[in-house]
Amino acid sequence: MPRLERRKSPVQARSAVTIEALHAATIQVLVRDGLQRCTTTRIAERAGASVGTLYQYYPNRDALIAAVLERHLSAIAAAVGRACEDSEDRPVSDMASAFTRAFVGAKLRDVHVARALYAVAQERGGAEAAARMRDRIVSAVAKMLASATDVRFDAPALTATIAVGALIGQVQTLFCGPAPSGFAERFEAELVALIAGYFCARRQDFA
Amino acid sequence: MPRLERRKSPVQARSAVTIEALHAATIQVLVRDGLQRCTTTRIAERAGASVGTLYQYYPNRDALIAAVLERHLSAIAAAVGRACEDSEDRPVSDMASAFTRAFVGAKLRDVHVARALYAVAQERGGAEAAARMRDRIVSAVAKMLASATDVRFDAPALTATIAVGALIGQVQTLFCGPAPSGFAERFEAELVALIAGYFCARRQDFA
Amino acid sequence: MPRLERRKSPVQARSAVTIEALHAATIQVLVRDGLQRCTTTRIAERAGASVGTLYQYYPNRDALIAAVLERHLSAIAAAVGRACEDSEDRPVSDMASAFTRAFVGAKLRDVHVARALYAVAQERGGAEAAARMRDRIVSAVAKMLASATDVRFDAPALTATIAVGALIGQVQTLFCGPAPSGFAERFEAELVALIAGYFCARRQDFA
Amino acid sequence: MPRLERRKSPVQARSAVTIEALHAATIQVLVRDGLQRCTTTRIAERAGASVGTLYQYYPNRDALIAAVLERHLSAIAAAVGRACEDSEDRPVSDMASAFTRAFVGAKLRDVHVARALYAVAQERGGAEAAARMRDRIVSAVAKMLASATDVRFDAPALTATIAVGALIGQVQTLFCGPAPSGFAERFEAELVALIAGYFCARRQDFA
DNA sequence: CATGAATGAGTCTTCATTCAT
DNA sequence: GATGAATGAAGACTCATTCAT
Repeated sequence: MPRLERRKSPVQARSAVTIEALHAATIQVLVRDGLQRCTTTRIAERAGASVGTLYQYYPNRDALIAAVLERHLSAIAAAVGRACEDSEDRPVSDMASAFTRAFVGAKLRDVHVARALYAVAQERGGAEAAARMRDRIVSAVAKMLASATDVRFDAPALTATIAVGALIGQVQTLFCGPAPSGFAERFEAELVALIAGYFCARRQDFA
Repeated sequence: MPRLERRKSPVQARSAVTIEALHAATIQVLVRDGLQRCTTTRIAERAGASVGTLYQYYPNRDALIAAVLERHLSAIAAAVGRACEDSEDRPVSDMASAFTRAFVGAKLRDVHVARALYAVAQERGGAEAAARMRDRIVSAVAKMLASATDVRFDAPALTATIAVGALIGQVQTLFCGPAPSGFAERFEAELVALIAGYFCARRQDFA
Repeated sequence: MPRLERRKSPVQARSAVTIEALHAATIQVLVRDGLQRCTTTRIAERAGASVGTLYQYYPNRDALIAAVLERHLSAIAAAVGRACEDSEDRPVSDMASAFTRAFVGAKLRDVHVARALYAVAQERGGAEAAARMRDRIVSAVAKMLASATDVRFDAPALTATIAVGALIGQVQTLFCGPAPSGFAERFEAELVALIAGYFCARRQDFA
Repeated sequence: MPRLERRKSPVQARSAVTIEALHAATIQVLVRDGLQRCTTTRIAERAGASVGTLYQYYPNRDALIAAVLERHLSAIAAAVGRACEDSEDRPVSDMASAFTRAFVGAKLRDVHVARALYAVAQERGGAEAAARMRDRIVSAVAKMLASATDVRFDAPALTATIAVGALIGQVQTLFCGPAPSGFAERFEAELVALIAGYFCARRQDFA
């Protein structure tokens, strides 16, 4: 079972540049050619480096791809997490709106990247990263829900899990071909309605 | 660009048996070894046939895998479609419940298969099949919604799309590690609430 | 820790031919280029086959080379073993002569092969094979010694081990450059004297 | 065909220290990882230097390894040579004993090093070094034999060659797995008997 | 029709060697 | 002098696909 950690930390300045180039190249190749055709040779070539250089920093191909996925998911989790914190101690309708907009904004900023990383999330190392990020987001949402001023949730964790799942599914919708006309415009509003509706349905009104 | 159609039709009974064995073997290997290690040799071996035989029926590996995915998705679309038809001309709450239960029942009947086919849906040929099935389901749901007795929808197609997406996202939730305690039991009920809540939120009451 | 066994047994006739060709090619490349440069590509090329074919029968390069070594050593062990059996229940001088001549005859039949396989015997899988063959020969010699009609040995196994070692060392002598003039002619006679002298020195005369 | 000489001489004290560290590191890596995995990077790392520094002193990897082998063999040849000189003009039994004990003492002082260098002696540059050292030892033994006070040898060089070969073979015995019980204790005594017996058998008594 | 041996392009990965800093 | 990042040729191994039997 091969490890996935980075091989060495950059001592000289040019190392950082190289690593950055490798990340960018990986995403580009992933977007252009798909996971199967995302080979070390292509990545290196695209990054303007040699395969040898790639292996100076990552023990194997999977480790590099996992790192890229990790970073992508991490950014999303961070953005959503921040939005949730900012919305604690507010009414649920605000929460639904803030959470949904943060998720959509972060995830759909670059749909092509999300799409390319989609398949990765099921490969070795990817599933773990994906699960970890889900958990981070679910926790943040649950914590936010528990702090709602107007409503009380019976099972915030469960409600958060379902809500996150409902949004994640929309990502797939987006890159599974062309959407019905007028879709893009009303998309975010619809999702807010979806989440808000669900939150309200799960509330246990204060006595 | 290689074709994906089947090579010859199973005119003889023997052929049908072989094709069936190949399909079953493909799923088993996919579940056991993952997409990357799902090789023609392994599939043939598992099916009790030879590689040569495999190539008698499918022009290449991708065609076989695409066929398996197609059939899986088709079964789900059919089940959901049936449920939608059966629920036409009923109140929305019935619709939400029937649709949700049909989807969950069909998709989660064998989670391990769903999981194995997850990555496939992003590979060559897979995305198209997935999109096609989505459309079938979305259409069925939209048609159902348009026939609601108590409510009228402004944009049934959009509403259906969002609803389907919301359910699809839950699949990922399921195989992304262990769910919170009590999750499985309340899962279906929660989803019904999610969908019903959304449908209600989108309704335009009759004057 | 990779396995070393053969991958599949030949079902069709041509397989046997291929395997034979691979063995022969391996020895040739080993002799010509040395262990380090004995690559799968070169072996396959020399055998008139493709790398793929090589891997149909051997799980990895080491397994193939080990198989070749094994066969070589096995032939020698068999020849020496036969000579030892034929010399049981005879006087020691006969034993020394028969054993020595059998060993030299078998090992030096093809010095270049022996030389090529020399380094192999220290690599992964090689050491075990070499040790196993040593043991077979030592056992045969010990059994022979124990049956001597004119002498009795205190520790036949120990004596056999030393004697075998003494002969093995001569192999290295042979391919470590040119021998002194007149060496080749008197070589075998000298070795018989070496072994005979040692056997006599270790005898415990009957009372 | 690359050269094997050293690149610069250690004029400064610092250089001598570095070279010493490189030698020690090479042996350690050789023992720990084997010839194949004995890479310049590992050697340098183990020596606490950088690859660049390694190449300041040796033109290439083979040159370094050859130097280490050379030194190892040289030490053995020197020890045996000294013992032979000290035993000139003595009876053969003394010679057999002194020669054997010197060889065994020198070679088996560190069996693991001997074992690690075993494979090296067959690689490029190694065979020559090994042959050279053999010759040095054979010459010393032959000279010693020629000076025996009680016996006269017909062909001292031939006799010496065989004797040296007989001892060298024992080395392989030692690291080819576990020896029979009681082996280690009686080992040296047996070898003395082997050599002494041979010397006596080759003597031509004075008239 | 079925078989499975053969193929070889294409992957990942290593490592001796160089050279800018 | 020392360093270590970069290089890229070369090696092991896989697997979709073909075709003689």
